[in-house]
Amino acid sequence: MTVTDGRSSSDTEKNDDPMTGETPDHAARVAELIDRLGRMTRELQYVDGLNPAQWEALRYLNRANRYSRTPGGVADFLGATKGTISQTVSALESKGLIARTPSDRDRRVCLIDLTAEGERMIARDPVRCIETIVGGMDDRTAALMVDGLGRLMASLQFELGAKPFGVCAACCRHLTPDAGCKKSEAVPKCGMTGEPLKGDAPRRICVNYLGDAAE
Amino acid sequence: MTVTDGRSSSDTEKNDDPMTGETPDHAARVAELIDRLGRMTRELQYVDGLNPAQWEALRYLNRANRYSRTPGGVADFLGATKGTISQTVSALESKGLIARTPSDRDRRVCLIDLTAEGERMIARDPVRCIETIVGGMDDRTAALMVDGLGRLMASLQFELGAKPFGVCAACCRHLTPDAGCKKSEAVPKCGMTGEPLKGDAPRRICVNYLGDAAE
DNA sequence: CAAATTGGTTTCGCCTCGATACTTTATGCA
DNA sequence: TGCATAAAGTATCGAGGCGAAACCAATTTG
Repeated sequence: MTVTDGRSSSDTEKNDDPMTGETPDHAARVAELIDRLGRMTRELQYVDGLNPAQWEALRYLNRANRYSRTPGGVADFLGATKGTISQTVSALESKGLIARTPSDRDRRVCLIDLTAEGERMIARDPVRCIETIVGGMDDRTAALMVDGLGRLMASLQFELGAKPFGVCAACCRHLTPDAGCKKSEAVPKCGMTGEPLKGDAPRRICVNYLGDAAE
Repeated sequence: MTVTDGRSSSDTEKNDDPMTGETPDHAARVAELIDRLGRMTRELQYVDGLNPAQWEALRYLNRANRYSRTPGGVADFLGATKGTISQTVSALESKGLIARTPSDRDRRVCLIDLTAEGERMIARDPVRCIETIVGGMDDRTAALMVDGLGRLMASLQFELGAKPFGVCAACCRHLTPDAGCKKSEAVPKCGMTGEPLKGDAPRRICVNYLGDAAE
């Protein structure tokens, strides 16, 4: 297999380019790689009759908790308008991958669930291939990447003024508000809705997520 | 600032989730982060009257060596059709950011150069903000990210059957073919065209790039 | 109870992008 | 040399994604 786009793995050990003696600009290369990987990932997702936006919506719907699986939730998460998402959701529904049911708590909102077909589809998620590639790397590198990319994303969406998302279990200030985060005992409750979170709910993406900063 | 999307930096030190005791799936998180970062990066690039494709083309044209700065080169690099790229290039030209000049070596091809305006534009590249964010991280993390992302990209474009690109100085088998790569003495020559590479040419992106693997 | 807000949908139009056809120049083969 | 084929680029067409704005229904607020 060809090693592409410049440096091979071993090159990262030494800190300067043998050709020029200058130290490589890691930051610039990361930016470039993110950019190109984004493009490739996008391309990767034109498959199985879905487009990237539909895949992303489906992925989100598969990972979000019940109160976050709404068109509005998808719109916030994906940073798109509601109109656009409405179309995306309609497309997914017409393909039989999701089901809309009106909420009886608030008749305006509609809850979305994946159908069995949808589950089957998500199992063939094309970005899964990234997962397997990364899975082949050593754990230390993977962990560092998660760290770096996570911070990058946090900074970016702060910069863009995007609404931060997260899983309740991570560090949500709404979660069991009196005791703070990371209580492993007792059944956790969302401090916003007061609802107990059972099953894997605290590990799902929540639209009401709040970070650990002091507002 | 809110720490978003799950784990904060310090969480990567320990290997299991305090909430569940399970070990986090780095690979899955990297895949998700790449996906979302790609989306945000894309959004980031709707600025200054250009769209993401135009920014990417401009970026490529700014970094490619002379023989690679053609519509076809851009098409290969971006993985788009020539028709599409023709429009992108026309758009960039009509905005005064690039200039097309027909090659006298082969009258079919046209060479592209950035205008002064184009240089000025590239200086305001919106993905530059990724660069500054990464620049604020410790060097070790950044280096590991370059390594991991680079390998990820190599695997991906192999998988997609995309044409690999790279800078001559990195590991091109065309470069000074008898002595192999990484000769720091003498003026390097491209083994394909036989042309001496002067100035920063060996550090520019080349369409004829070949990796270091045995075919 | 009226006014304002919020969740969603519909409609419209712009714009991107791929497919196809076409032009021009190079190259290969007899 | 001459004809066929290939390759680089361009022009045109059409599908589809997406945002903007108008709209509807339900809820909240004063």
